[in-house]
Amino acid sequence: MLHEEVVGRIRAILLDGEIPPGARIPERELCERLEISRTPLREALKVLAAEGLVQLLPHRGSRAAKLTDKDMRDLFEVCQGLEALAGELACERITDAEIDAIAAAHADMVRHFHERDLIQYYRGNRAIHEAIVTAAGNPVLAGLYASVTARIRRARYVTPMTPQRWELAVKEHEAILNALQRRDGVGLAHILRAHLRHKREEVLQAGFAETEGSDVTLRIA
Amino acid sequence: MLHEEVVGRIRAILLDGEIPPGARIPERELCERLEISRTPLREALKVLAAEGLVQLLPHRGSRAAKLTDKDMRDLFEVCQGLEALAGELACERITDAEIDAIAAAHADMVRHFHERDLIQYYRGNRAIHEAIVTAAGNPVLAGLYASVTARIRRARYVTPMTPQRWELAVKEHEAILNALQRRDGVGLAHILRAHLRHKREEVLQAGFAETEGSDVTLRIA
DNA sequence: TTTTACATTTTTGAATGCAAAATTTGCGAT
DNA sequence: ATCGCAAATTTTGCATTCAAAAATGTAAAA
Repeated sequence: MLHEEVVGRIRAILLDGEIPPGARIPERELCERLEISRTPLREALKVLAAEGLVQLLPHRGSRAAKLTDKDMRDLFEVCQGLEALAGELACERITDAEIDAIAAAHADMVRHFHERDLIQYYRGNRAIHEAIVTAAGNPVLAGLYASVTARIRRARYVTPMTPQRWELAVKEHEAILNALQRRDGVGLAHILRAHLRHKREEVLQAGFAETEGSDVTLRIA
Repeated sequence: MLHEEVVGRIRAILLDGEIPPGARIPERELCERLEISRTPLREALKVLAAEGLVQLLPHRGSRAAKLTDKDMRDLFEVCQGLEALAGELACERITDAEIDAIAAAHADMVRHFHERDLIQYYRGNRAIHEAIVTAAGNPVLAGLYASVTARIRRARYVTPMTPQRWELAVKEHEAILNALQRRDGVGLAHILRAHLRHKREEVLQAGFAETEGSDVTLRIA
């Protein structure tokens, strides 16, 4: 198994929540499961720590990273900036074919909205945002976007949505598609920012904070 | 020596250009120099590869990453977005004391400009940009900014500058300070974007491309 | 003389082993 | 019964070792 594959599989385990935020990562068990020894596993954990998905505590092993409200806010803030940038760049570079593909994905998503199929809606939603980032034609940007969205994914695509919120989100997506078709970069950037700001409010209001009580024990001498 | 320290030291070696872009990274030598064994060294190299400073070629070792013109453009593009975002956030959150500190750093930098001390000028320049990012109060943003600037640092602070360019850069920095003092986030974002766009043009015109001919040999059967 | 096949050497990637550190366990004192 | 402390166990981090892959060198054939 290749190094990148090891990283990918552990990342998937973390994103699926199979190892919940804050939980210790059992080296021995993961080794057996992935059928590798500790050396490549530990290399992968260090990489994931650099990405922010894993927390390394010297001499105390590694844990799945836990996000505070502040972390979540910061991540959304950056995500807004990245998507806004991607939107602007995409408007300069996107091809007609790419726009058509996004329009199709949008139609699909709206259908899932009407069917009230949240899972499929989220899937389509994500595909659209990723397509915009891809259309920006900037692999560096795409990489950072992937790393930031990976960290907030659970929150972004798991939060329950009220019917009003959902409707607003769909309206915003109409505007997103419209701006893309008009290749209105500045407009698209604004809409994307607002869209993500609303999403962030949802997530934070839902109280997504992953800090369920510090497990640090204070010892007073 | 702690893991993070190993990563830091190798990063420094790469940023100093001690191992030039494209050059092979001699594992054995680095081990002796850092007085560590191959295991922690290789862990660090994997982390640096995830950061984009090192290229891992399966079964062929690691090389210091080489940047193409396209890479450089992409990095600057993202850097513009990150700094613009940082500028906007900084205007919302910066304290008077922080503004005063930046004003002082600015005055220093202008002095170095009049003294035609490019090294010190660059040092002050960098301190200002970093102070703005810090003032944004978003560690996630600061982390991404650090990673992106690390990759372009050699270009950004090594490119020779014409007197006109230099003068323009100083003027832009006046505007940056001014916008900060007025806490004009949108204005600051615009100035920072233009400032970096100019810097990018400089760097690309200087032909910084780090690709001195592919060393791939094509063999036709 | 050039090219190709093969053997040797070097280097990479991963498993194992070992010492240090932390956690857990067990026992005695209050 | 509970708290405190020390021994035992586990876990971590790194060095070493080992097998496989790639690079290098050599010699024979075209």
